[in-house]
Amino acid sequence: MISLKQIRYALAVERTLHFKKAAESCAVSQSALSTALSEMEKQLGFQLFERNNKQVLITPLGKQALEKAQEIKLLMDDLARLGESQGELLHTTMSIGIIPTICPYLLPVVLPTLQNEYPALQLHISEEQSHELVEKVRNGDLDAGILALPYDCEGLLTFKFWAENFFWITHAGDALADKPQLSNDELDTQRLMLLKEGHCLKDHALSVCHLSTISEHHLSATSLNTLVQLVANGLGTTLIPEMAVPQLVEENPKIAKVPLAEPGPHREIAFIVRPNYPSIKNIELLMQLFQHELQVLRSDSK
Amino acid sequence: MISLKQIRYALAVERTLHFKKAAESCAVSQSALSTALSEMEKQLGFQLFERNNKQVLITPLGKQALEKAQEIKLLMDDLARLGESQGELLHTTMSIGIIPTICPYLLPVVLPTLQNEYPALQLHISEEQSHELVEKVRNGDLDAGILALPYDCEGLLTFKFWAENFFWITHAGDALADKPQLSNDELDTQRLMLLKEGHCLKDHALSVCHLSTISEHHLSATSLNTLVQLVANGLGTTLIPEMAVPQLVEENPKIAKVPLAEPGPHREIAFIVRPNYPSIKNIELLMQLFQHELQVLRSDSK
DNA sequence: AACTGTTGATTAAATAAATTTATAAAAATA
DNA sequence: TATTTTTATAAATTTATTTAATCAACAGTT
Repeated sequence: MISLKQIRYALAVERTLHFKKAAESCAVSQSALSTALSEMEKQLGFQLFERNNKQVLITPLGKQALEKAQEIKLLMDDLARLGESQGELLHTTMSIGIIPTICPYLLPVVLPTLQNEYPALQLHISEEQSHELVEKVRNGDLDAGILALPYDCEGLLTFKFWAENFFWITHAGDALADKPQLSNDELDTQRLMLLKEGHCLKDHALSVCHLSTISEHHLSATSLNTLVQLVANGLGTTLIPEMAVPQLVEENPKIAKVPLAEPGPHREIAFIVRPNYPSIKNIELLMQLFQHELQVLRSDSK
Repeated sequence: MISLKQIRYALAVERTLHFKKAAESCAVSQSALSTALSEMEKQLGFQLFERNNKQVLITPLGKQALEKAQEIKLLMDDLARLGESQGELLHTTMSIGIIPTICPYLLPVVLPTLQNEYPALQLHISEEQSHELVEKVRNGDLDAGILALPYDCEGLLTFKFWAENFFWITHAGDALADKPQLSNDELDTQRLMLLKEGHCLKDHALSVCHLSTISEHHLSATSLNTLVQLVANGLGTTLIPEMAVPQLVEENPKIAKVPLAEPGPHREIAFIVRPNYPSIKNIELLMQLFQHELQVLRSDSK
C-alpha cells in the first residue's frame, strides 16, 4: 500500500531532481528515501524516475503520478488545517504572497497592528508577480495572495478589499506640477516610465492611459522606488498608486504628484484563495483588518 | 503526521458507525483502530467522532474532515491504478454497476466472450438504479456504470455505445398482437404496466408515450421479468427494450411483441466514468466489445 | 442487586518495519 | 590513477505497530 511518506519523498525528488537534496529537504537519510521510492515504484508497477549517477529524469507516467501525488498532498494539508477553522482566529502560520507594487506599501500599514493584536499569527510574506501568485495559491504553496485586479484568477476566490487611483509623478520644477489634475491628453505627451514586463501595474497604468503598448521611448524599471528616483532626477515621469504616495512622494521634496482626470478607481486590490482553503475565516478577518488600516491611512493623509 | 492508515480507519468508522465492525472491515484489531483514531484526532486538534458505549456520532467538523479523507482515498486509488494504464488492457479488477433493466440482458451477451478473450479480467458486477450508480461512480466505489440516457450524469464522462427501441408486449391472443406496429393512440388505450418508481425505464417508457405520469390504474412491478409474467397471464401489457426480447419474449409462446410507431431510438445506453479515472482505455475497450456483441445479437435475431 | 453482554479505551509483550550508518558501485573529473 | 559525486545496498539499531488480554462504563435482564 502506497504511503504518504512515499508521496512526500517523490514530490521532493520532483522538486529537486536530486535524491540527496530531496532526502535533506525531507530530513531523512538518502538511503531511506531511495528505498522508499524503489518500493513505491514496485507498488505502482512503473518507474517514477529515471536515474543514473549524473541526473534524475521524470518518466512520462511518473509525471502523471506526481500530479496525483501533488493533489493528495494538497488535500492532506487542507485536512491538517481543518482544526484551525474552529480554533482562535489568526492563531496559526500563514504564507501569503503579495505583488511587488503592493507589498512594500501595504506591509508597514498593516504589520504593526497585526503583530500587536494577533501575536500568535506567524506570517510568511513573499513578494511575487501575479502569475506566480496565482500558480502558488492554486497548488497550495501559498495560503493566499494579494494582487491587483483585473487579473485572470479563474478557479480561485477573489475578495476585493481596496480600490485606489494612480497619481502622476513628476519632478518638483515641472510646469505641470501644480495643476489640480492632469488630463489624458496631457498624460500622453509625457515621457512616461513604467515597470518592466511582467508587472501588472504596467498593464493597469497603460489601461488608465487607454494604451495597449508602451512606446520604446519609455524607460522601464523593476521597482516603483527606482522609477521615483529617476523622476526626482528629471529623467521622466511616472504613475504610482495611492498607497505608495506616503513612502515615495511625501518624504521627497524633489517630486510632485498630480491627480489624474481619468475617473477611477484605477486599480482594485484583492485577496485570492483556493475555494477549498480550510480556514477562509482567517482570510476574511485579515482582509477586514487590511481594509481598516488602509482607510485610516487614507483619512490621515487628507 | 496524519497517515493513510488513519484515513482508512476513519472512513471505515464513518461507514459502519461502529468501532468493532470498522476494525473488522479493515482487518485489524479494535484496539489498533481505536488508538489510531485517537491519535488522528489529537493530530487534527478536534474530535472526528463522538463516541460512548451506545453509539458513535460524527461531529460537524468530523464530517468535513471525512469528506476530505474520502477525496484523498479516491486519489490514492487512482494513483495505485495508474500502472494499469500502461499494462495489458483488461488485465485487472474492475467494479461495474449496471441498472436492472440492462444488467440481466447484457451480461449473457457479453460475459462469455469477455471471459474467453480476457481471462485475467476480474469483473465485479452489481445491479443498481441510476441514482446509486452515479453516486458510486462519482465517489469511486465503482469504476464505471452502465445506464440509460437521458439521465443527469453531470461531472462524469458518458460514452454512448448502444441505442434501441422498445416493443409493446401483450398476450398471444390479443387482437392487436399481429399488427405490424402500434400507434401512440393505440398505446394510450392499453392497460400499460411499468416498473416501480426509481427505475429509469419507467420514465423513458413514459417519455416514449409522451406522458409525464402514469395513471393509478397501471400496475407496477420491480422487474421486467415479473411484468412479462403478468402480461403472459393476460393482466395487462407492457413495454420492454429490444435487448430483453430474446430472453423474455422469444422463448415464451404466450406473449407477442409489436414494434412501436413512435420513432426511435427510445433509449440510449452509455458507460459513465469519472473524468479522472486512470485507465479510461479499459473502459473504452469494454465499450467497443459490448457494442460489438450487441450488434451480433441484433443481426442474429433478424 | 447482581449478572451478562455490549461498547470503546488501555496496557505490555511480541512482531514488523523503517531508519541510520557504513559501504559499494559506477561514472565523471582532476 | 586518485578523487569526487552520484544512487543503491546491507546489517544493526531504533521506532512503530499489532496483538491479546484486560479494564471501565453502561444498558438490559434476571
